[in-house]
Amino acid sequence: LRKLRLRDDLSEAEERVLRASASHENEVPAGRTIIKAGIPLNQCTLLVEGMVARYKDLADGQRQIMELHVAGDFLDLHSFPLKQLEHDVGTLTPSRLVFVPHDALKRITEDQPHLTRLLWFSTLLDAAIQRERILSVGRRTAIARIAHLMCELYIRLDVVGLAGDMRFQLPITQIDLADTCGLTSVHVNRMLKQLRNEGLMTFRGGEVLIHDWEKLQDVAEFSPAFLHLDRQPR
Amino acid sequence: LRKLRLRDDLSEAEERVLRASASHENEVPAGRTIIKAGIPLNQCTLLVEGMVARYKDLADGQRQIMELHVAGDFLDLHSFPLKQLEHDVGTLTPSRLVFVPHDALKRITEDQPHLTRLLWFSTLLDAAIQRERILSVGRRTAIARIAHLMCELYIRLDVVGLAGDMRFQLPITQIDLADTCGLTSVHVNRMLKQLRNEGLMTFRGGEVLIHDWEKLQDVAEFSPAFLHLDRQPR
DNA sequence: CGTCTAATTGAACGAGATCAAGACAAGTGG
DNA sequence: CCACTTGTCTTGATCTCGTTCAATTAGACG
Repeated sequence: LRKLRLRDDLSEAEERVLRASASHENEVPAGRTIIKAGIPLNQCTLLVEGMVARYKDLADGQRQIMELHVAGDFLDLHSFPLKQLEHDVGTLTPSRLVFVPHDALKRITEDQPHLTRLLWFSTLLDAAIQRERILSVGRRTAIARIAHLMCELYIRLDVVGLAGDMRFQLPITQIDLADTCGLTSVHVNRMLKQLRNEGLMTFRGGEVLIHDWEKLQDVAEFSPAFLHLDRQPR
Repeated sequence: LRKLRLRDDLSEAEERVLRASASHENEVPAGRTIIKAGIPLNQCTLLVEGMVARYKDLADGQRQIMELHVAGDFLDLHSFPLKQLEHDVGTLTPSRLVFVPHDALKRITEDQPHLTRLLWFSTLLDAAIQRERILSVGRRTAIARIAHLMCELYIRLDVVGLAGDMRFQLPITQIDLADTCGLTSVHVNRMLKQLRNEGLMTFRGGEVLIHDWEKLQDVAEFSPAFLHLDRQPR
């Protein structure tokens, strides 16, 4: 909710409708696939706590993570219009999930046009984040990819109150990081060392410490515009 | 319309509403930026004819194309919920465009829930295509990226009746191709030569000829699942 | 015909991958 | 409480795919 409210007003009635739409809650351990590609879905999943990834695998075992999800993200709101996903979704850490049936969402599209537009917005925010990923893996250097991802996560976690004071929890492996950036874990390790040595940031023990926010942004060529942080009537 | 109708029924009334929403038409020459990042928008653009790209540039002049658009695609339906884009959109060939004001779209979200869901679907189809691009530039080899893009374009153009008989028009440069695949034009040229020599496909004079569809798919590890071609009530 | 951009090819280079091995931490079972 | 997995992190050595640099050819267009 905090994520939506940053971008537009959310009336009390709308908040009530949204809360009423949620059905059961669930806890899932780390490393579990929670949504498989190609399976027809009849509910959407909201991540309440933990860290989750959307990814695809190639035949030779290589994995590419499309997007890292943090608390407050809908993992598969895309499945409401699409009816199924073409990629997998899995937990990177133990997570808590809440489910929203497609029926309830359909009712929202019938009765709540403004709320519908906000949910639509939320799916397109994913798309914008994923486009930035295309730019990263397509054209940025290895060190810039990692720096950029860290800037992105700092802002996104800050929005939901999970970052601040130039630090945040990131309880994932360097392998996950490599799969997100389109690199090998060996090279990620070397680049993290370089970022540490140059005094830009440290990633250790599941925590990120940013030592020089300005320089980190410079290395990454980071601009938060793609996160559409502006508050507007939508 | 043909693109939407493949995925779900579109009633006559809905078709009428959609057609009525369109305002003026426009012709644009090749190589023109038609939408700039960060500019507030109050209309959406539908591509009627030609080829258009969404892209971002880095400071050193490198370009990354996020998605190639073909006739029938909304170029920036994303801008309706987002209100502005975070990337540029430009023509690769001379193109014809039709505009739809955001007001008209807002009215559709108020009165036409089913049509709204179809438009929502259309934006998420872009997102799915873009996710496949992440996988390509992140993990596929150069030759697989090109082969995959060709498979994708063949299917997408076929849907709107612009491909068939294992051939289609692709009036773009090898530079555009390189910017789409996250490669240099020099390397694209070499890989095209290899694809030609191995009897998989030819790209010459703005036309693609596919000589061995099966092998081309194998090289690309292509599966059309990400294009969500299934027809379903949405 | 000149001009401009795109396509093509060769040679040298380099960012990141691959291969390999050791260090370290966290279970897990006896 | 300790031996034994198992998985991640770390570092070094070597390799390779794709880049960079450079030069030539081919087309398109006024």
